Amino acid sequence: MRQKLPSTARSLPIALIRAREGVMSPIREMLAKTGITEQQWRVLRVLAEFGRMDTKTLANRSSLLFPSLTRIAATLRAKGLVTKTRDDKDRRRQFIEITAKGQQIINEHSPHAAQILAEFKDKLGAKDYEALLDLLTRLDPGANS
Amino acid sequence: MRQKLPSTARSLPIALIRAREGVMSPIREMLAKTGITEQQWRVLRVLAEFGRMDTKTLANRSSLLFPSLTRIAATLRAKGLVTKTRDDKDRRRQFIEITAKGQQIINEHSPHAAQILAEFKDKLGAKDYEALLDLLTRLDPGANS
DNA sequence: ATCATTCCCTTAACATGTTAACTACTGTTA
DNA sequence: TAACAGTAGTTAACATGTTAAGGGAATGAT
Repeated sequence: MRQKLPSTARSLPIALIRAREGVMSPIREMLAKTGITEQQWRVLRVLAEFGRMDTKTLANRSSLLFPSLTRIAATLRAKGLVTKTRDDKDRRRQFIEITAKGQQIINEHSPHAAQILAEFKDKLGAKDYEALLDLLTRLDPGANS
Repeated sequence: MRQKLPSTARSLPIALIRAREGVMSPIREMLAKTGITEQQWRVLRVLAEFGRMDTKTLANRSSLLFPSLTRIAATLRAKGLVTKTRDDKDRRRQFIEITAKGQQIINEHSPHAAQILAEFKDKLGAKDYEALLDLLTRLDPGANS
């Protein structure tokens, strides 16, 4: 089946990149004041929401590849925002936990982050916003849709 | 205005990342055989569609930051897939153009890439697929929506 | 018990993302 | 025309994305 590629102006991969850039730009701006990166923020948020967990679960929930998480966890640990402990039963596994200092960063900046996202929701309208989230989820293989 | 952050499971930035990963995964797999990366492919596609252009325009159309494009152009040039020429009128400007060899890569793999995207379109249904593209475009500040 | 296999995580290597500083060139203004 | 600001592009530095290889620990089969 021979097909033509759509114009780059109407390309799904490119549209996803641009949308992501549009959403992340104000968030990155906000995070610049905290001294942590977008990915570090994501890891802290997952830890704040679900609590202590092993590295594999953390990587999945944060949508990060293992090698990235290894580096990010090391950085966060050096900043005193998370702690790392080894599982005594299965000594291959590591558990990561957010510290009070890490939790404080989440607490201080969550309202601002939430406001930024709320503005996008306003811009699209609540209905379209939810529809967008549903459509995006259907493209995610991990969501076994 | 004090607001709560949504669960990471329902976060727009994370949904965008995951959707992008879902879409790009099979495309990356296809590109692995060509020896070029996803971004290099994007640059070649833009050049194939619009022809010779200056670096700034190329960066915008490819959704790449300038420093990334500088490196990517150097790589593509080393591979003989693009050429670079200086503008005589304004000697700050550079023009990039795809070579026959670069065009050949596009020609050989476009059908496969188009098929992968067609499968996503089938999966969502044509209507939802277009709706998704429209919603994504509305998040892109560059699309001055 | 032994050994291959599998699992969890790390390291390595290279490409890109991101911000800031810098170079080279152009256009403007005093 | 000399000083200045602005523009196009590069380079630098650090963080992440991505794939492959490695290392230590548990597991299953023989």
